[in-house]
Amino acid sequence: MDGTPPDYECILRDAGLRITKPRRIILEILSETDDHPDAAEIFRRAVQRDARLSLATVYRTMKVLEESGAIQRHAFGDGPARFEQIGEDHHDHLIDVDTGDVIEFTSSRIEALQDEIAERLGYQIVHHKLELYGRKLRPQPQRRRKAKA
Amino acid sequence: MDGTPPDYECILRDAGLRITKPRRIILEILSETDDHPDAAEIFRRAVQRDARLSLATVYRTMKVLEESGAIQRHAFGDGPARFEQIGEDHHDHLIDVDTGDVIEFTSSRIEALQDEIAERLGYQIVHHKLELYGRKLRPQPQRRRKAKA
DNA sequence: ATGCAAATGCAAACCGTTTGCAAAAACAAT
DNA sequence: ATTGTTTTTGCAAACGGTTTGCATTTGCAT
Repeated sequence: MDGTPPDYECILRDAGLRITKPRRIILEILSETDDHPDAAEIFRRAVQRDARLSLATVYRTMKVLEESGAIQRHAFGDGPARFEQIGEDHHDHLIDVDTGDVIEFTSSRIEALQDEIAERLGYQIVHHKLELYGRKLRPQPQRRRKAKA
Repeated sequence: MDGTPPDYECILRDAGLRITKPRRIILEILSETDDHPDAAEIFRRAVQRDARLSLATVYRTMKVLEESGAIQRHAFGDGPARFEQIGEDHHDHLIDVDTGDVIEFTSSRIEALQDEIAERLGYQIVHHKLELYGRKLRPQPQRRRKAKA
């Protein structure tokens, strides 16, 4: 499409995987979004770019990408797995219990505490999951009370 | 943990549920264990006490107990849901990635940080999930290196 | 082009969990 | 205890998300 070489191809190549149309499409989708789509959603978006792509391929690709460290799988609440590409930054998630929206955040202080705790228990952390499930608190109680309930 | 009469009956009564044999058995099992069994495991243990109990009942009971706030459901990693009865203390979990063992811990400092972060993002925490996935670090590297094997 | 391994699509299998339904059990009233 | 009413149960079938067997297509090195 353009001139700049996209690096999802590198991702695949580095993982010793073949560069196929389905994989390219899926990686494109992942790199274009900043939300956390599940397999069905990725499939929906992917089919628009190549109608004969299958859900099974989405799942297979997600697995393979996860194993090669290109993406991360999440299991928020109980629903289907949701995915995001991995950036340099590690972050945790705040999930809006009402809307399902996901807000990313980081806290090096929490990370540090985690390491400390694990070590104290005789463990080394492989990975961790911190999810805050919250509800929007009504905007600024310090505003003038006139402005509608 | 003590000698006082078990109050699983109260739990049911308080929740407006009927006291049935299956429910009593399941609550017994839950209150006797300190691990985090999944539905199948609870079923296995329950069948030994009443052979005609069904897995569906286990699931239904777990749901009902969760809704009434008597137990808590966890989804460690990707496997089946695992349950534990709710005590007064809130705690988080460190999961041994090799064995599946679960170690409970608490950290008020982390809790405080979580509240702080959520508030900064304009949210109020409804609940949260902190799971550390770790591997046992080989015991005390500061011992004499002679031992081994 | 050619050949071979890897990847795909399809449909069927899978696993944990839920559900419809008729039979059984709990509780309340007698 | 005997009812009557409602909840709960067991079974088996359905479910939703995910995986898999297999024949076909594709990528890619030759």
